[in-house]
Amino acid sequence: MRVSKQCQAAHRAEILDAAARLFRQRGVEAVGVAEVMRAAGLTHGGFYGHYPSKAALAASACRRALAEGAERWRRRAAKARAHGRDPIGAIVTAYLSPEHLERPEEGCAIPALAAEAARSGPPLQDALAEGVGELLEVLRQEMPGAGEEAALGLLAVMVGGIVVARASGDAGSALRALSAARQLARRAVAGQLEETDDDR
Amino acid sequence: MRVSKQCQAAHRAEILDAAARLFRQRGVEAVGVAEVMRAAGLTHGGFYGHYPSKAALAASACRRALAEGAERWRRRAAKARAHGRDPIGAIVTAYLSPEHLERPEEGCAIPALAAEAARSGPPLQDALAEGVGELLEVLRQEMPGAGEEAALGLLAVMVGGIVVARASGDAGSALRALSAARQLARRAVAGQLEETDDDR
DNA sequence: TGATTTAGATGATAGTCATCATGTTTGGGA
DNA sequence: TCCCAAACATGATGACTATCATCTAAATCA
Repeated sequence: MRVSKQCQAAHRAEILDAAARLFRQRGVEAVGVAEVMRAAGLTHGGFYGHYPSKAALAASACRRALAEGAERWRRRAAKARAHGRDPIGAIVTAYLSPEHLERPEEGCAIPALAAEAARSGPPLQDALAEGVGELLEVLRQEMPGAGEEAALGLLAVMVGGIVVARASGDAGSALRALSAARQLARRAVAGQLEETDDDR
Repeated sequence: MRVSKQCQAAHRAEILDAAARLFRQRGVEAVGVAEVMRAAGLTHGGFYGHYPSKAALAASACRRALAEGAERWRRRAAKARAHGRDPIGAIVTAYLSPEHLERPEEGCAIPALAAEAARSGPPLQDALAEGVGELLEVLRQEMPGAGEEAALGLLAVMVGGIVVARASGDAGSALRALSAARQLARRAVAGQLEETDDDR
């Protein structure tokens, strides 16, 4: 059954979305091509008409997840600024939140996929590196007067906070880890500006 | 061919060592039981005489890797203290080093296995959580006057620093990420001595 | 020393996976 | 309106996996 051009484009988008969600939730290796296609409402056969390989899909999905994350950060920062609140604080609070903890499938791809990407081939590795650069760029733009180092340090606590919290076992320990990471993140930003007291 | 009791114990240790290395290097899912056994100098058949399942091996290997890491931290701290240097600084410098970056198979299991453990069953999850607790305990003991929160924040930058550096693509970016994480880690420790100003 | 036990080797089984071959239907150009 | 290319479905293939069954030879015990 052939399908209209727009329908095909919609299918491709659904495949990418499903892959971005499933890969973040369960890892690239643990999710089969057939399952991604099923989640997109199709069968496994049509896959290779859209992507040349599973690795290529993984790279595209990773890129998409990170670009979406960067866009979300930008929106959040703009909104906070419009309300007279600290844009970086808004990004950090949302990132190091219990919601982010519990929803890896909608969350940042770095804690979810970095370990796997580091061991995988160039396609996924490059996609991740590019996305990290994009996120860093957003942080830097929202940290006036701060260098790349400050943004990198901040990103490290944010990512590490999620990773450690997810590794902490029970919910209480996880929340403590999140809170500690938020505290240190605040200091990372404040130290950069020399005396800034922020909060919501 | 039967084998002496001590030889069997040695084999079990070799299996555990090989698993701890391979799982950190390439991930639990990507490494088969047969490959672990081959790395231990045995064939796949004997495996189930040592461990009831691959999941059980993964949990044991994770526990072992983290316990070894904690022991290394303690030794490093003791040595630094003996030389009149900062124990925490010694731990952080070694952790956020290019050597650690490039040798995941000998490095900390948190950046290597946390994502996979979070999606896997209780055996691996619990092993990781326990190991995280052990590492935190070491940090806390070496941070006089600091609470659990300070140790958690420090662990988050350390882990995040490695994850972000490994995700950064080229070597230059990775080294910058490490350096930025070291800087923030220093602040996390130093800030603990003076009064922390914010909360809620 | 001889019998018994057993660690590990060899080989089999059932399942999953990425990828490919082919069939079916239909959008879109004529 | 008719035809063909192409998008997706169905089904196959070969490789790989965890786990199990069986065999063998050596360690241990009497």
